[in-house]
Amino acid sequence: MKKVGLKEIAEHVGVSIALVSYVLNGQAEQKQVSKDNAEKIKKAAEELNYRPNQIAKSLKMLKTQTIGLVVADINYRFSTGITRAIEAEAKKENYTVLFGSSNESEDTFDELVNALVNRQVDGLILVPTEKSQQQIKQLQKWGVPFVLLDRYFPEVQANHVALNNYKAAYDGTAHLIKQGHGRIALFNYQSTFYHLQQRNQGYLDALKDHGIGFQKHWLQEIDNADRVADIQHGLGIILKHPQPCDAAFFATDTLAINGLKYLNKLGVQVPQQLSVLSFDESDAFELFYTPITHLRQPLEAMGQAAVSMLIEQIDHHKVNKQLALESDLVAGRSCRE
Amino acid sequence: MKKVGLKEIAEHVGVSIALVSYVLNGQAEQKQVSKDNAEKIKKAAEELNYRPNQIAKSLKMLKTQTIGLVVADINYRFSTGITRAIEAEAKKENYTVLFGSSNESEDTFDELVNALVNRQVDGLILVPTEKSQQQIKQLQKWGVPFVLLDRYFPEVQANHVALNNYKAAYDGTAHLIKQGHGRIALFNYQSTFYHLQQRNQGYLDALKDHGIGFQKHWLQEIDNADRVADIQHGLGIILKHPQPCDAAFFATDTLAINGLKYLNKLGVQVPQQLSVLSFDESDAFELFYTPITHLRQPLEAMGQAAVSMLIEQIDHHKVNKQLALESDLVAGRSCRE
DNA sequence: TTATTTGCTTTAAACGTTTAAAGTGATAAA
DNA sequence: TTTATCACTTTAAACGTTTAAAGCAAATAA
Repeated sequence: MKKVGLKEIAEHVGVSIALVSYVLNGQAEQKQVSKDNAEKIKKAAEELNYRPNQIAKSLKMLKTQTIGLVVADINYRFSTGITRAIEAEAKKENYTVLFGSSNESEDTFDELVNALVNRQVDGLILVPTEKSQQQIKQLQKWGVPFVLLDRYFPEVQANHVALNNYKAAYDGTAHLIKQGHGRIALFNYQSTFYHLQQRNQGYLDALKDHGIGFQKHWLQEIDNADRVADIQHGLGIILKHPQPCDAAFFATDTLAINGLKYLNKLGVQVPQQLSVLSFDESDAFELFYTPITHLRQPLEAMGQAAVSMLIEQIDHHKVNKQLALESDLVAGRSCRE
Repeated sequence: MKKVGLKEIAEHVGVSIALVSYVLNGQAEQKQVSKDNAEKIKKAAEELNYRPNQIAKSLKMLKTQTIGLVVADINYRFSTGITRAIEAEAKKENYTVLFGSSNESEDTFDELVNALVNRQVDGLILVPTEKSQQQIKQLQKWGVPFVLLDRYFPEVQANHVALNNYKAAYDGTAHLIKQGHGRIALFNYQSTFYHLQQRNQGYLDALKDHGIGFQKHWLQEIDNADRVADIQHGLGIILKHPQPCDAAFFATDTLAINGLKYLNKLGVQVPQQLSVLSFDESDAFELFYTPITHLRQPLEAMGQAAVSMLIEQIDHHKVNKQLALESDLVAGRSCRE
């Protein structure tokens, strides 16, 4: 089955390639193609099962109708939710999504971005890894349209859409305080990510604003490489302290899941012995014997916003927008009243 | 920042485009390019920050070094695991993955496949939806290399890699029987999928081979559209029956998660009142108060096998291979001994 | 001296499209 | 009759690469 292109159709009908192109691109009457030929061409295209070669089209048009997406790790619930939202929105706008997962590796991130740029994507949606500032700046120099998603760097002025992390953490902490918790631990990754630091800040400010004196061991910073051990160690500390914490606030779903596994192993009752609040969502939160109260990120909205911001950039070039969305507090029963 | 192509480098160095192409493709000595020019060209490419235009390259080479992947639903644990494995393997082989999620819709599946073919992917890895046989046959007619993953159609002779579903279900059931369960329910989707029917068959044969008389209400067929209600209804039946079931075997993770949520709501103790065994894996299985025993699919191996089978097909064309992999039984504590 | 080889470089066509510009024959207007 | 207009069609260049083939000096052989 040799491939059929415009040429084959043209030969079959007995007209020029140009005419075929016009008709098949819906420019039939604009270019005043005779009804007769238009008809024949369409029929032939159908019969011969013509598939336009998008590669050739892209080359000529200098436009691929493709968006590159790099997520941090395809196994995160966040990534799949956002990917799905982006795919759906992109499709509406007639774009295809080329996709890659950096697995939180800076090198992989760089490779992926390069591969996508070489493939002439029209723009990129990026969940950057740590230390990827250089690559981001490079993109700006090259003039490649992109928008950062979820994570961003305050020192790099770029378009982004993210959660209002400060407010989410502040509100989450305030929620716990209002429920009567006085010793609230925060489990967060030890990282240079601004969005995670904002979560710390929101937590700390909420404590302060409510007159609660923060104690240093309440903030447990987890090394991602050793997370299982670190979380266990951290939970040990906040539980065995002379004045044990009465609530644990997890800054991500992955932290919470690991934490809950260990709490199960210890036989610690949630929320009787410890209230639990987490960022993000997870199937596991619903299946835990006590559904976990969590701060849900609006993945749909984030994905949509990222796509439309990107397309605006692709079409009209200069755009300068930073979007911070609000989280929802989804009440489970994991916080003692 | 206007873009730099071979032309710009050629002008900059003062040689022809061909020479630049040779050098940058590592054919310098094969084509006997002078060391001097080779040097200058490499330097210029570096300085000018040359990015090869893969689109142009693909057009000329009639090869895109791209694999199209269509999964059933990006939110499935299976999909992310397999996607990750495929991406990693493809990268090793110097391929990029173009990715889409059909969301179990036949129309979306067709659209995605068409879009990928139009983009001239070198081959496809497909997790087909129900009723996609026609599209599959079409691909065969077009001579597009592809391999089916996870699901396949016995009436369509095509390359595939999948689990040995019959054996997995048979072994799972036998495991429950050996632990002393005598009334085992199977929850499976009501579907035309052969791989799911194989799970039924394995279950039924295991019962028979162990001298257990199957009772009709043990097999609960769930309509995916109404799954929440159907599962609740099904669990009601097997639990309230005069001779209630002592074990529930879920044919997929999604079924199990829904089932466990409802068991939680009912206050049914696992495994004291009901043992639970499931296909697939899930974070939720570990977090449930009783870790759920499950049949783990070898996602890594499946992804790798699919990629290498596909590449073999792309390179050498005629291949005819069907691969059935074995599952692992991961013991939790959800089956009463 | 002329022919051949060697070492290096350029030319030009091709991949499958798009599209501005030019071409053509018929009919209408001058 | 000449010219203009109309209705349609074709030509040909371009997008950025790859690569077979041809080209060209200088060196070597005859």
